[in-house]
Amino acid sequence: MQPARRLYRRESEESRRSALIAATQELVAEGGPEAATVRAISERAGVTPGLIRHYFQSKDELTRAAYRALMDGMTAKGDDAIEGVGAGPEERLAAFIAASLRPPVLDAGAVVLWAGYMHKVRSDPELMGVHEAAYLTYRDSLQKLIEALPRAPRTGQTRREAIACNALIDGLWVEGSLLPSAFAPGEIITIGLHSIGAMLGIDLLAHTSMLPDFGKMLP
Amino acid sequence: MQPARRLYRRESEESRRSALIAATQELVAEGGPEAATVRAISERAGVTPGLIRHYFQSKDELTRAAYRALMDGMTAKGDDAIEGVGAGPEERLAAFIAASLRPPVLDAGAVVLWAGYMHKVRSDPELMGVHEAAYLTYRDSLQKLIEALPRAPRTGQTRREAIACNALIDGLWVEGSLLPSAFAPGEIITIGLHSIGAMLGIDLLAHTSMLPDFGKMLP
DNA sequence: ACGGCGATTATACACGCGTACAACAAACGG
DNA sequence: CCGTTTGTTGTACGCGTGTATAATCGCCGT
Repeated sequence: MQPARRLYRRESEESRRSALIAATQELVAEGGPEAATVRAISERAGVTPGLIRHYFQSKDELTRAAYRALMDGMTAKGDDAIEGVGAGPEERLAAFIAASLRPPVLDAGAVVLWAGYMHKVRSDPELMGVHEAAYLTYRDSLQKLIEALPRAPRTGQTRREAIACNALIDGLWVEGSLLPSAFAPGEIITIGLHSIGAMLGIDLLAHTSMLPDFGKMLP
Repeated sequence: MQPARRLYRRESEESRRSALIAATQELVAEGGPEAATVRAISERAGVTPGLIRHYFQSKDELTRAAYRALMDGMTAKGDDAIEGVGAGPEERLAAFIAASLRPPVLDAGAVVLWAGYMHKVRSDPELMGVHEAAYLTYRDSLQKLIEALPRAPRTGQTRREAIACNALIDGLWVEGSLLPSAFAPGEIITIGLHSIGAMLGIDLLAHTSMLPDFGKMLP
């Protein structure tokens, strides 16, 4: 009597690929890049290791796909947030910022995942392209929101403002995710809105009616 | 005839440890954590693999030492910069900021190194302590520099300002290191000084005489 | 109902990893 | 100049890795 061969269901290519990508992301987020072995990934995705090479030419290609999915997902979150919010420029900018500074974007797993891929981004031109595109897309959304503000426009100013806002959001994202105990609940969002408001010369905290708890934490 | 045994010199414990730590940092910066194998580290340090376990109880302990050295070195750079600069509060703050936004701190290798250790920081309480201490030390230096500014002090305000300045510096540090081609030379420093000045309500770019080329790039 | 395609599994392989340990030799005291 | 100490080397081991490939069986067209 042979040990029974494992039962399985055939599934669509898209379903398998996304399951493998999700499993990869989870494992990297939890235990770093070294935890995402083909055996661990396939186990979490509910398949056997060999299947990975059936859908991806190599583990490296799965890695690239997972990074692409991560970056696409994160930039999409910001754009989602300004759908279904009022037309006021300040309100839209505030919603965009807040979306990047709360879960699921503000999340230790997401930061670890992002960081875990960093050296591959530097060494792999394709991933570098993905990174650059995601960064510039996000920054461009920010710049458009800034340009919509009711202010006297200054030439070349909004580019630098967008870079600075982006940097501030990124920094708060990393620190808030990595050291959550160092901040009060909602403090990261409040600081982000207050600081960006100060940089742009407007009061963003006055336009946060769509946020439940924040906006009343500063004197 | 035996293959000749490798010649060697005995060296001090400190010299060996620092060589191994430096080799580890270089390799992680160049090729990510997975490139820092005991064999590669020992080769770069000019010794054989076995010696690592003579100076460090395990490879993990060497990893921890390398991370500790990285964080110590980076926080020290900021404090170095305000030595040997004038007593003016704005000038000191500007020097501190600029030091973090130019090489060797602003450096792709440094960012990759920092990112490569991130997941270990989350899972290892000792490394988490190192990270937290370095972060709070840096932020505290920043807060003291802010408090020295000639402004009407507002209660609880400087803490939030220090958090925001820290985040902005961190964000610019990551983006400037990872995507250097996306910025003009010195632009990162200029944006940092300009934005932090705006957040704090002072003109930092007017106090950059100690910086050779910057300060004249904004309209 | 059944034949064949191919998605999925199972097994094997070569390699590099961190670790352990015994042998060796460089430096130092007497 | 020799004996001791111990920093340093060399080798071996077990394990987990990514990959390759043959065997299997779920599913779809007819």
